[in-house]
Amino acid sequence: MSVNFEPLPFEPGYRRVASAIAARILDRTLRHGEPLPSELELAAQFAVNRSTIREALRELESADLVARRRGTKRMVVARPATDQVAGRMRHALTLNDVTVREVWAMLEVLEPPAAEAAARDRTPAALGKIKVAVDGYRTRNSSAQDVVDGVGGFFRAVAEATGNRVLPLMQEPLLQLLEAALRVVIDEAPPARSRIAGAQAKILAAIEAGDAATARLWMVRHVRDFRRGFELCRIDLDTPVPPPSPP
Amino acid sequence: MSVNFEPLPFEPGYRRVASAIAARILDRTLRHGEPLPSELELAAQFAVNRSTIREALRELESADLVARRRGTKRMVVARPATDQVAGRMRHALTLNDVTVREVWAMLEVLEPPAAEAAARDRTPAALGKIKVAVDGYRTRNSSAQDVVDGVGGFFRAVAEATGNRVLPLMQEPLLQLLEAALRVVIDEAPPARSRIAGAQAKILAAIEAGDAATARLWMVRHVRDFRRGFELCRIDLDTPVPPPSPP
DNA sequence: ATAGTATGATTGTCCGACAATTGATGGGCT
DNA sequence: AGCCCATCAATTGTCGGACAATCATACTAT
Repeated sequence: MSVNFEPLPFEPGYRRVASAIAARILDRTLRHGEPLPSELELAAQFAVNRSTIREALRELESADLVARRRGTKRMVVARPATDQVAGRMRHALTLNDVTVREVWAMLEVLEPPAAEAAARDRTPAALGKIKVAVDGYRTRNSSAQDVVDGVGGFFRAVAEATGNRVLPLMQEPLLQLLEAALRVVIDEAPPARSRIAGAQAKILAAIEAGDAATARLWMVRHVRDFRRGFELCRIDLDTPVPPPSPP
Repeated sequence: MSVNFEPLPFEPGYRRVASAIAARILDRTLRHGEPLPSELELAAQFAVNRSTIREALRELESADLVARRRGTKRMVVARPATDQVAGRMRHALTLNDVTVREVWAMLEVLEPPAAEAAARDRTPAALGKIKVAVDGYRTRNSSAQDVVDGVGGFFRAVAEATGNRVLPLMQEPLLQLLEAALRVVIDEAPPARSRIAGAQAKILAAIEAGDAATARLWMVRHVRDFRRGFELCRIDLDTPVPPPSPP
């Protein structure tokens, strides 16, 4: 019987430094908003070169564990924001050739319960945000960009109204992909704009009335409508979601 | 009426380099598994110093767009794996003080449709993996770690059986948080082990039989059981999920 | 008090260097 | 010929130092 040894994991210095700092952030020793020591000071504390510290900082920066306030030098401890994390996940999804159908299927799972929960747990402030989103879309939906923004804004407002902070994070990458797919087809389906506005109004009314069942029902229809839109445009649902456009 | 100017965005070199390489990866110019040029060559191509290239590489590495095969030097283009992306999102969730209740609510949303879809779209291979997971848990559930692994493995196998590649990615951060919470309480609730095994068996049988309704029903009970477990242990569901334990 | 200025600290970038490790080359052996 | 091993160039990880540009602060003049 031979004893099997795992290969000793060699971790380069920049990674050990990054892990050490990340651990301090995650266990709240370094708190949100707190400024990090300067690079030279960190280099002295860890007894490594400043270059090593800088490579570690780039890693933490990419993970959104540290950030820099606009127009300032010192880095501060950051709390990863929704869109940042979603960007990572969107990369993963596009590189795995996820299809429009898969994204849509997840929306079909997430959104009806979200509407239901929003109708139950809405607050006046959250309800106001949904109203703003619905009104904004109704008054401004001429360009494709307007439609994409309006659709995303409505879903985001509903998700926020649930009070569950996990939902916006899970939803965000899906919305980013939906927006990318929507941008391509929105001008091919003229009646889509008004159907969207109608569904949003119905859902808003149900949420305002606290009618969870109706909110869910109309959200089911609303999500299904996106699929129908793609089908009407003869878009194969099994094509991969389009890669991010270079802005 | 004052004209508002956006601040001129200054992007440091390492970020521009990272963005340029990332764009090439996302538009498939650089394909999965392809080796990157050496740091010196990249420095020559971008006309910047090697230090700048290295900082950019750390950023890409942290985003899992490039990686290094173990025991090798050259970096290769990578496809972000589920657990890597999930780690980022888990950081975001813990730093936002997400509660056990919120995580559980998302599981309640995701898992029943997952079981339903698995019963519809299962393949023999995927079904086999679920069987392995269920058998593995039934035969090895003595330590808390065994239970945690078994629970996670079951959910992962079911999610994979749906054929939707988005689901495992969305589910993974939730599972990691569930596992963290479960590790704390599993030894306080002796009957939980057998209840979990029973539910897994029912769900497996329903998926094997293609009975979507029953699969969903038992998954609802299964997920609800976790909540009951926490309540029985007098765990306040509104406590934040525990931070990652330093292994 | 406000505007302008001087001063020091900090970051972004560059250059050069070196040990350790890896990939490749080529020679020797069967 | 094919295989194994020694040698060597290439590459990475890390270090030290350097400098311009920018930010923070204290100080000064109006």
